[in-house]
Amino acid sequence: MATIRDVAKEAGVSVATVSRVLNDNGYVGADTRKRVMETIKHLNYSPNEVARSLYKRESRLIGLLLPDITNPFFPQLARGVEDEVNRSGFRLLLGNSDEDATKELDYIQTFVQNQVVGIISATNNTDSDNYKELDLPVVFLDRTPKNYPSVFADGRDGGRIAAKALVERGATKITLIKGPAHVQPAQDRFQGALSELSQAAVDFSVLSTTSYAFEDAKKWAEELFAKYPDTDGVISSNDIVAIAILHEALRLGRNIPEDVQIIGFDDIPQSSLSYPSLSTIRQPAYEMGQEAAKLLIRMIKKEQEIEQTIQLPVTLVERNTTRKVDEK
Amino acid sequence: MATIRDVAKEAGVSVATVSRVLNDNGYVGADTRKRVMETIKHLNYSPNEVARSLYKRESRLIGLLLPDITNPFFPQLARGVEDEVNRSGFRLLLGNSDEDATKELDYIQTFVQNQVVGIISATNNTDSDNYKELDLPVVFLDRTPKNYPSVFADGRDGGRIAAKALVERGATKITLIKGPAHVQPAQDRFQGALSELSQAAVDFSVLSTTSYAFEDAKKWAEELFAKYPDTDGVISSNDIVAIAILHEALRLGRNIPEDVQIIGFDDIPQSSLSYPSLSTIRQPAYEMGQEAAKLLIRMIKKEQEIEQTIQLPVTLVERNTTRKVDEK
DNA sequence: TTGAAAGCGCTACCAT
DNA sequence: ATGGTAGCGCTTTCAA
Repeated sequence: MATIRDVAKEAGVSVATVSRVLNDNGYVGADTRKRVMETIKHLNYSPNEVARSLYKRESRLIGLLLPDITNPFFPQLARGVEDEVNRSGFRLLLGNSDEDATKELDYIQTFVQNQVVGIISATNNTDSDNYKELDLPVVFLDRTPKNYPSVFADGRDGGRIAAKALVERGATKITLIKGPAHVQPAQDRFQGALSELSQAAVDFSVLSTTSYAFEDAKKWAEELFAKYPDTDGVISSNDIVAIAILHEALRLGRNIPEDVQIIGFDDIPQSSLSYPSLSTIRQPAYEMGQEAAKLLIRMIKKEQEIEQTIQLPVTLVERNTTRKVDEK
Repeated sequence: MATIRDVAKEAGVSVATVSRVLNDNGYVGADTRKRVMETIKHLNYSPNEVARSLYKRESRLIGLLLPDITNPFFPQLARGVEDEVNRSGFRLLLGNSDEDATKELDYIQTFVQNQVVGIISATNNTDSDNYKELDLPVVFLDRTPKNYPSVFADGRDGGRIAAKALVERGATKITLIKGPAHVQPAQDRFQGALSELSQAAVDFSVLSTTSYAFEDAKKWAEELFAKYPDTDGVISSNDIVAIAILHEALRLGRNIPEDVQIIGFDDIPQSSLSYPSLSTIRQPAYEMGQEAAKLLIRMIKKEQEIEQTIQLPVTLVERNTTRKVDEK
């Protein structure tokens, strides 16, 4: 690999000059600049980021911490983050924490050791103490810790919308799925739906679940119909579980949406591919990722008057697991 | 952030000594070592990876390049890679190329600039010239360029197995979906199935598609039944398209698997959640990621006699979109 | 067994 | 407008 010195020597200038044209600052004569540029191209030189980072005491990397990229909601967040940080010349150091505090800490340490300029974290860790000591900008994504910049969707509202939609569409024996206790957004949705249902003239039950994982989704679905066989409306904790419930209902011979209506949460890509296609509360995952990245970059640039908390709206996506409003 | 000099000063030794205990090499007196260790803990010191990388001329980062993490097959590969490289103390610099040659090159440059120790690439770029100049170990994943180390599943065999399975189960008018032309594994599957079908006593048609994307899957499904309404067996190019086909068939009132049998490819997590659950050719994605990481690490360590090409077997996962063999 | 010092490739300051 | 050079934090000779 060619270094800045090779370029300097070949172009017959000092390394300082090469550095100046590289970074486009300081005075450089037009012809000198041209000569240097040509040499750079000729030697196929590209500057060593590591040396640069060492001197600057910060890299052009941003750390992104996710619970698990295998859950289809997170790749969308990640893409939003990636595309947005790339626009500003940053790259992503990625880690999956698996909800494991040790892994989370390890990654945070890695981020610091590699002098990232900022961190975006979407883990569900209860305590944010891990981030307290950091003198780096940190943005939480899909989480809402107090006193930290964060980007998230309005889960409570989502829960309310889902509940209201089901009630409006004539469901009378609703089952509300309560997501994992340690996942804050899941609890927000739950609370939102709960408050709405409490005020409505319907019977409802709550089914508590402890995971979002694919492998477990079927289990919750079976449990649901075993415990509450006469349910005619389900508000799921997320789309994966909703799809499992949908198909379990079909398996049991229920008609959808005539016998049972189902609403999911997230609007992951495969939701529109289910049969019947899933009605759901859409979180704008990609946009959330983008917003988190934008916010972080603003913090990195030390811009003033930064909006510290960005809440994005959720929307009801009416597909075919709910009845049309007039059909009630 | 404390530096090695802070530690040295506080412990009353030279930086060289601190470095020795850090890296566990060279002679260090037992008591000196102990004192240094204590100081490290006391100052909460953790070494600056950037400085280390600069001197060593290599980091502890590995570059992973994917086409698109939003496609559920790739997160699984990525997790396999991540978990395995973590075991050896490496971290992941991640990039999505979106099948865009410029993005791919940009990421490769980033990898080089950050002095990664190796690269794992799962992009579908036709020419591997981008990698030719690199004097870094590179492993291709889910791709099979000639003369490069690579890890992939046996797509041809998968195609054959799928075709054979459908024929054995009594399908007589099979439609074979041909995946995007630039995706080599898709062509392997196609060729495998094609060769099997050519030798069997069945009618079959080929439907050419140009993408794997969620948004397009529905389109292919509709096209399929428009062009070949009397199809009684479908060999899909991947699970996403298969699920779309499955649900389109249901929408059209077909019985599955009585009227139409469907086989997918990949076995992504949501395939077991479809209704009826999808029969498919399973690629061991997570293991593929692991194997690629293991192979790369062996190359990094310059181990001798390295198996350059690792082909993993695919398996038929019989679920409910194919008939039981005896029912034919 | 330990320390001094060179040097990894770059940026930025201070000269000229 | 350009060059010389210190120094970012670390590892690794070489000497002691």
